[in-house]
Amino acid sequence: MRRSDCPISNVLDHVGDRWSLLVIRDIALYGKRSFTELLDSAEHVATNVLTDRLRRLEQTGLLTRTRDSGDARKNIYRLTQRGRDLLPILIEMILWSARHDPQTNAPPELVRRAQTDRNALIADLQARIDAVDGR
Amino acid sequence: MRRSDCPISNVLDHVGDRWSLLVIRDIALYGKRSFTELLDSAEHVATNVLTDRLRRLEQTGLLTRTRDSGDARKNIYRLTQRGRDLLPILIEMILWSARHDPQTNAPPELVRRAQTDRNALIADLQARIDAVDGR
DNA sequence: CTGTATCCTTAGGGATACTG
DNA sequence: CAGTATCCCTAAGGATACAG
Repeated sequence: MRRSDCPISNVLDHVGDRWSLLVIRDIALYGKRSFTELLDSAEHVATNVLTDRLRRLEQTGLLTRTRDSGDARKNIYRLTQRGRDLLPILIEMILWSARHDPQTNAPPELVRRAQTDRNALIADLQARIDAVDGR
Repeated sequence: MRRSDCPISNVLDHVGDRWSLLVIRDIALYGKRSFTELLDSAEHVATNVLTDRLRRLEQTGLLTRTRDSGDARKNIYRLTQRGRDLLPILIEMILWSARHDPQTNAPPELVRRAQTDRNALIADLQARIDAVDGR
């Protein structure tokens, strides 16, 4: 699994595939918490792939899986602090695309705040995650 | 190629595989510019894979390939501004690993400056790239 | 509805031979 | 030395059937 002790390579070993970071994105930025919500993304991940990624992300400590107390059939997927701390990477990706591939739909308000008020923005996004998770 | 118009997905469509960002890293942070230098990384990329990634990164405008004026057999691979602007993403990855997987060898001085002096650090790293490339 | 398992095709990529 | 091409195997992942 670990290809080297390089910190960049390490992140790629965790989320350097074509799907993991999109799952993180949907939980962190779009408030999704259930399997079905996560399935329903613009990129159309297959069910088996989503299952596999949720497993791996749980095993590497980026998210937790808990039974929904209301609906017993259902799991709730939440980011751990380790997972939430990927937010700055997501932010930088949004900024890069906003600058270099403007046909992508980076939210202008988020881009503006990331440039003027980066730390406060990240704190706000963290707080929103906490709120959804009842923390 | 483009799976959606999401800016995060867009970055992953460019460098969301297990090798591209390591090539970017080696050029941006370690001053490598030639095929052989890029081959010689801790993660041991295969020659055909490196060839393929250099092609793709050139096609998507992240780097340029030019003949070495000294050694005619040799190409020089340089980041474009588009490629150099991936630096903040690399920085955030280093910070994440430094915090959550401290067994990785993130340079402590870089981590310290990233936390205290982020913009200046990025400007300095940019300047170092420019210096290597004679800009 | 919330996932999981199976089937099968394709893409990724390691080893290595080869070319200029 | 600086790559490129080939061979071949494995892992990724799409479609879909199936289970609780």
